[in-house]
Amino acid sequence: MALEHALLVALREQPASGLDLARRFGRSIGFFWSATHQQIYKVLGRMESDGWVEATEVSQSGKPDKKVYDVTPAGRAALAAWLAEPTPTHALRSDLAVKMRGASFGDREAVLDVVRANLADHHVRLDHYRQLMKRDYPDGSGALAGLDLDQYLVLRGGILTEETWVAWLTEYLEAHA
Amino acid sequence: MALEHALLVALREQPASGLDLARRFGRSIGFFWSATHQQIYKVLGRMESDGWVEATEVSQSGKPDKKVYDVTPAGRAALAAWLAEPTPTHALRSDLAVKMRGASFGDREAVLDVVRANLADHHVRLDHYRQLMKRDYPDGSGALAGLDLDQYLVLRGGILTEETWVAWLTEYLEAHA
DNA sequence: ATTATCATGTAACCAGTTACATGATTAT
DNA sequence: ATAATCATGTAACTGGTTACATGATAAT
Repeated sequence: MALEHALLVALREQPASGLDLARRFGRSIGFFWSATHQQIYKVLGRMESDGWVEATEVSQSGKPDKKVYDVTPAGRAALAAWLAEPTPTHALRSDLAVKMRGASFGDREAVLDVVRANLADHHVRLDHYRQLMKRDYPDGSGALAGLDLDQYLVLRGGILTEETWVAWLTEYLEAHA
Repeated sequence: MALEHALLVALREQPASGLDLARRFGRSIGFFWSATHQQIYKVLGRMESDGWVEATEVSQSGKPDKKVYDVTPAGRAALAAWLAEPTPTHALRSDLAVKMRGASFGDREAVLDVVRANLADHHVRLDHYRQLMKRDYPDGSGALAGLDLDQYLVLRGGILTEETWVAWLTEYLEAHA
């Protein structure tokens, strides 16, 4: 499991409430890791029991109170230990790849439509990432270091990944044109 | 859920027993979809109850009997229906990406070692896929069509994916050199 | 009052993993 | 007999999803 650790990274970057985290996971961080607010609340609760994070009630003007979580020293230690662990390489698990491979067992034109829809979606994501890149790193990786550099490089990974999807699905569609 | 459908595709390509499937999922198909034999048996049982597949006892010389599964007309219909469904685009969910982003909250050199280990693994996979490509499609996509073409294109996707991992991790390591 | 949004959760379920169990067959 | 391999499973658990619940605050 790694949602715990993804949350620790997010909270070290910036303390936040459960809903804040859910929103962030729907944006920058979440392009590489997704989580619903339900799952986040559940895991935050466990992490609080384990002493990895602690919550502070914060009153807001015009909105209900929220519980802002921050990482404790124990949480920092847990994160540091996890970061140093080896991570097994996971197989890419893609419904779409299964459909592409099995297209001859159904209506091929329907599968091509599914692929076209996914291609359009990956184009949108790629454009979005490129805009983020332009907005947040107009000078490239130039003078970046530490967390800034790491955030830049992970965004680079997102762009490379989306470019690959676009290239692959385009190749598939052209081969079946 | 899609293991059901991945199994249907695999069984339409070639009827097989649970263990046969587990072995295939550890090889060609499994580079894009993984499953253990336990999970496969469980799902095959459910699929048999649902009338999607049927088993035939096959006696082997020198080995225990096995149950070879084949897809029923109902299973074919279920597969065709699933193939035509849209598939949501899933966020890439990668422990390694989280570690790369969070490296400044731990021992950076340790994280770089983790990245190096993963890079080596992706090199191995890439070499393996390229050998498969050379062995099974020495003439490129030339005269391929139908299932053959789809299998080729999915292997192409595996190669593109691994090339992307290699490029990304290399870029990360160089940026931190 | 009603609706919309913000915020935090609970409950039931589902897919997949890990650990363990069982029996057949073959080789030593 | 013993060990190795082939083959099929069960049980307990974990992580994640989906559906639903509850209350605060603001705008109309």
